[in-house]
Amino acid sequence: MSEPIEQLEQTLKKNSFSLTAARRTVFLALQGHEPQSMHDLVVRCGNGVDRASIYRTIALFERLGIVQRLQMGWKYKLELTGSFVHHHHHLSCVNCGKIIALPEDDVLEARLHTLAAAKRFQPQDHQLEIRGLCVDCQLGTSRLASL
Amino acid sequence: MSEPIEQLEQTLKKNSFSLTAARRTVFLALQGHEPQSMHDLVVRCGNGVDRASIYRTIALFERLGIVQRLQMGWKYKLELTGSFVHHHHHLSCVNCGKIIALPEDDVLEARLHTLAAAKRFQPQDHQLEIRGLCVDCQLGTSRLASL
DNA sequence: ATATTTGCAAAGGCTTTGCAACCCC
DNA sequence: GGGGTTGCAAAGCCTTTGCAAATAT
Repeated sequence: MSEPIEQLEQTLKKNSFSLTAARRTVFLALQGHEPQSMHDLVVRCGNGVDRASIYRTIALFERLGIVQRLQMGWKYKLELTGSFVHHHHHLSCVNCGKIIALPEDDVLEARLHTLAAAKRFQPQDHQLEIRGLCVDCQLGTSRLASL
Repeated sequence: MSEPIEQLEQTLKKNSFSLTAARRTVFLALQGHEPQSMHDLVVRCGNGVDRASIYRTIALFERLGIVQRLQMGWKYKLELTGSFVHHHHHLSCVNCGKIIALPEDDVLEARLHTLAAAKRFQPQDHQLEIRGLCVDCQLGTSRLASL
């Protein structure tokens, strides 16, 4: 069967890593949640798993293409790849920090595949961030929000 | 005239900020250089400008659309917007960390403009990162590089 | 048995902040 | 003069690392 956890184990085994309790906990903490910060994840995993192990696990998952980090303005968040609807494309206001999600766009996706293929690159995921001013911040000629 | 420095001053003035010695130094340190890390920048500015001021200046410049940060895998680099050829689009290997630049692509650029416009967003710059495995890392069925 | 993985604790790095002194308009 | 800025020093994250104990194959 293709239970997410089994897929995880397969991916790990294929690369000579084992599915340990800590890794399972991290995986479950990621599953079914919106992209979360490292801090959220540490809290969600509870006292059972050490912070260092979570960092190590995320680093490993990321390299195996199980997890991806999304840049949200200055910070980043983590989520499982290929799960639910992705919001990898967003507009980020450099003034107020607002994040606006963009809908999936086939034209865009197709182009990205073409570009990666041209370099013989095997894409796992991607993310696009357009920075600028949101409607609200375009108006004020006033001073920017506090430093 | 439109000397870069004058443009800088205009942009600052327009938002009620002044062109101070520290800001000028940071601006000049950014000018004519490849995207650099915060650390590079601190070094390049020398002892004349405090680290904290550089951070504050970059934060300000970024919000004014003078500077942008490029995500390079896990790290980021800084560069002036609109200067020389941009490498905002790249492939990033999740295993070995290699960064491969993508050439500018008109189809892509046009699409981005369309998407931003749909949200009445005023784009300043953008960046795209496609993560996956580079040719070299696709080969080995072996264990990934050291943790 | 052997190699991998974890927890703990400490070190490291990067970034932010409070505040008094200083500079610009 | 008065608000905007800076330097300094210290505090605050966030992340990484060494190592012995625990665990997986």
